[in-house]
Amino acid sequence: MKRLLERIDREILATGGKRSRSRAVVIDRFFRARDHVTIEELTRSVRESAPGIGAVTVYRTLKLLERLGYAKELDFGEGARRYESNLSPHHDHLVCRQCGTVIEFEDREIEQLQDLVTRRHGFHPTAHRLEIYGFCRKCASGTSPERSR
Amino acid sequence: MKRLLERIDREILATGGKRSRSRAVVIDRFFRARDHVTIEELTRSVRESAPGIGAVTVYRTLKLLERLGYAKELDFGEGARRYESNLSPHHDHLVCRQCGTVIEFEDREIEQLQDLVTRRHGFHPTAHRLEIYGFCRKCASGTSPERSR
DNA sequence: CTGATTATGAAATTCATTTTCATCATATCC
DNA sequence: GGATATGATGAAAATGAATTTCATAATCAG
Repeated sequence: MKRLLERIDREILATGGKRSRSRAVVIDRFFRARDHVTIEELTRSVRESAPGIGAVTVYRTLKLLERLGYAKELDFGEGARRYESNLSPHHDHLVCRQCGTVIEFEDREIEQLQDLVTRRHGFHPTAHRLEIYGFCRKCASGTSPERSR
Repeated sequence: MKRLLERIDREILATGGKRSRSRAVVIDRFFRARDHVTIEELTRSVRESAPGIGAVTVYRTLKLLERLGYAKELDFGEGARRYESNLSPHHDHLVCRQCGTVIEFEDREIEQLQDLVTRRHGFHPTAHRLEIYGFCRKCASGTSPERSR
């Protein structure tokens, strides 16, 4: 973890940036956070250890991490973006419409078929997003719904 | 086409709504439009035949069509939503990052694998979205980029 | 037709995100 | 170590899509 932060700092320096205390806090909190955080959630978390930090800095830092390839923007259609770290390997998402739970999955076969389709259209793919929306086991089984977003 | 509009009008009446001239224009233009229109594009089109119609009405009408199952919201991460009609069968999208071209495709195999994954997680799916981003044949081949959005 | 209710458009509002700008912090050069 | 240039920060303002409000107009039911 410390290693990672140092590496990112070095990359920032190498691209003409400067280090900063606030940003270090944001990055640290981001990598420790549960997956798929919103800016708002992350800002709250950041302020636990550094109350003065503004949401703008969180926005900017996540844009930065995205540019460097450490974060990925997600949009589950909730009105606000979410971010996840790019440290874990590629995966897609199952999103429960009732309780908001997000399950990650990875399927080599689907990926391969996607490549095929893409090539068939002369397309050169750079990224894709696959989200399946529905109801998770708990919510589908008529059990009382959990937390709702 | 006329049939379709009449059918929609009947459904609106049946659910406690009223017919309206403005809405008829919006709906007509929507079904005639190229796929994947933004509200702004559609509003422009609508105003060709009825200059007085406000964007708000276009927003409202598309929400209505979505509720009735005739339209589908899309989000290619451009900042503004797009809508497509639900008349053609289900399909997914290849989106060119350079020129904005959207190619539609349909792949039974991918759909089946998605079902499998979903079931494996005890999930009850209601919808999914698969978008592959990249560069279309023209843009990938280094040819001069086309219109860019 | 009359009354009741929905639809409309303009303007105001909301809300996430971005930009601006004066100030602060960090790196660099001496 | 200090001066200086430049990047980073936070507060407030700006932006922009989408939604809500509200007074007025259109449409439906009896």
